[in-house]
Amino acid sequence: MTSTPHGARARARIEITAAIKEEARRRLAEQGAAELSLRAVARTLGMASSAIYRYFPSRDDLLTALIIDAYDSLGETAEAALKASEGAPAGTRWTAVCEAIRGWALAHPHEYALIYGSPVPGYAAPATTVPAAARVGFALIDVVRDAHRTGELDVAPVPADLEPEAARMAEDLVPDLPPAVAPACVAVWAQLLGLIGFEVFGQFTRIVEERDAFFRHTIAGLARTVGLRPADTL
Amino acid sequence: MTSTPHGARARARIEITAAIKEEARRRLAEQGAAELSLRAVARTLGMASSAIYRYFPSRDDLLTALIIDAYDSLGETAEAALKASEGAPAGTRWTAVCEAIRGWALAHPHEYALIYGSPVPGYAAPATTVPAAARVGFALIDVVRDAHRTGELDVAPVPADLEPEAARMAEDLVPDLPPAVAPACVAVWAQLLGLIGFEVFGQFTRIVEERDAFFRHTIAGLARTVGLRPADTL
DNA sequence: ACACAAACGAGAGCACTGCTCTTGCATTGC
DNA sequence: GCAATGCAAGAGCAGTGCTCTCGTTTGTGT
Repeated sequence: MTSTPHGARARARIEITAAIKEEARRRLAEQGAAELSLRAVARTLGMASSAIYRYFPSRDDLLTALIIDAYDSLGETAEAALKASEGAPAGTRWTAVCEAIRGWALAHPHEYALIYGSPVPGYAAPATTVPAAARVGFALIDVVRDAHRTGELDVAPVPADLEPEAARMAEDLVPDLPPAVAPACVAVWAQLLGLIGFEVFGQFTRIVEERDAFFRHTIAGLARTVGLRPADTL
Repeated sequence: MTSTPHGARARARIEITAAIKEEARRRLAEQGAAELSLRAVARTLGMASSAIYRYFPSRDDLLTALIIDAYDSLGETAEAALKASEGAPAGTRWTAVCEAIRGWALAHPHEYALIYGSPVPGYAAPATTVPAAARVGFALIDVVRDAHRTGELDVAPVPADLEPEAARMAEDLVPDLPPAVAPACVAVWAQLLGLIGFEVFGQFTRIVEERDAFFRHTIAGLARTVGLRPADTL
């Protein structure tokens, strides 16, 4: 009954697992998920390709691990921005969190593609990824929640046919807020990530040049959509 | 100097090229771009794999052809909805075009992933795709332009630091409209496609159930963002 | 302390991929 | 009619994910 279940063997196991993940992450960041080859990882790690399967039963399992890491990395970034802006007016915090998310996406385009791009075909994200994936969304929701607490939130009503759905959403996402904010939060979350995705995936080439200014202006609009009064609107 | 440059040979060539594209499109629609194998296409077409390279110099070139087709198919759908709603109030037309785009995306998820998902790594969309890609955007812009003509458009001002960029964008996109609408159009375009992407890629699983109602409500918000008064807001 | 079982690494091998090269046949233009 | 060109087929190369087998190492129960 040692603290580590099986001693030295297990130690090596988690070390090697980490090394594989690290090397895989490096290659992912440089070349993207489709170029990620188990054999190449094994090669630079000096092990036989078949040995990798002792640690990850398939390529998809490795990818899943990387997906969770990416979600967590992004979520952490958003949460850090949230924390750093504590006490600031809601509009300012909104901007801070959004820009943090965008910054992470631009710095890690392949990771962003892995989690928000087209899903690898035939690959269904296992439930393990859900909590990690939710972190970004909850960081955004926290801004809204705080704004509600300080009276900085204008809740727009929801059409009648959406009311039951709004109530259902709110139960899971924002049980302490008026249900009408739930659909707005989800919509803005999707639109924000979609907007960032367009930039990361090069859809703005030859269309938007001043990306920073454009983004700031656009997320101010998104802030209004959730009911926040943006910080620096002229 | 015949109308067809070389007679029967050329006829066969364009026929075979079309057959390859058609079979590839079928496989793309069923399994997605990553599963699309030249060899498999050749096999079901009863030809040697090497023969395909007479028609498409590489897999990427085949994909490019499919990308253009997908853009055109989507653009056509949007334009059809635009035309079908001619004369209706701008808010109604907006809804019609947006729902047409969403409908196409849900019916052709793999094609949608091909054009709006993560770009195939190492693959830079050639300039050939640009005009086809622009059609959807211009369909949306047409609604806005028409609303402006009939006085149904409220143009929100743009912050000072975005004014030059707005002017530059407007020159290419909406030379006949006030420059301030250009960034709004682009932003809404990106957000709409991003929203649809989230739904297509399964990001709404266990979060949004009543997708139709949610979408209608959300695009009404987008309409307001561009300055339209949505048709059916309660 | 010893034996047994589980975990492990390496290698060979299968089926598949994109792509190239060579060879031989058919069609075309002169 | 003949040379030139377009084309299809096959073999082959380098690479992939993944499986199976075969010794070896490691941990554990008696």
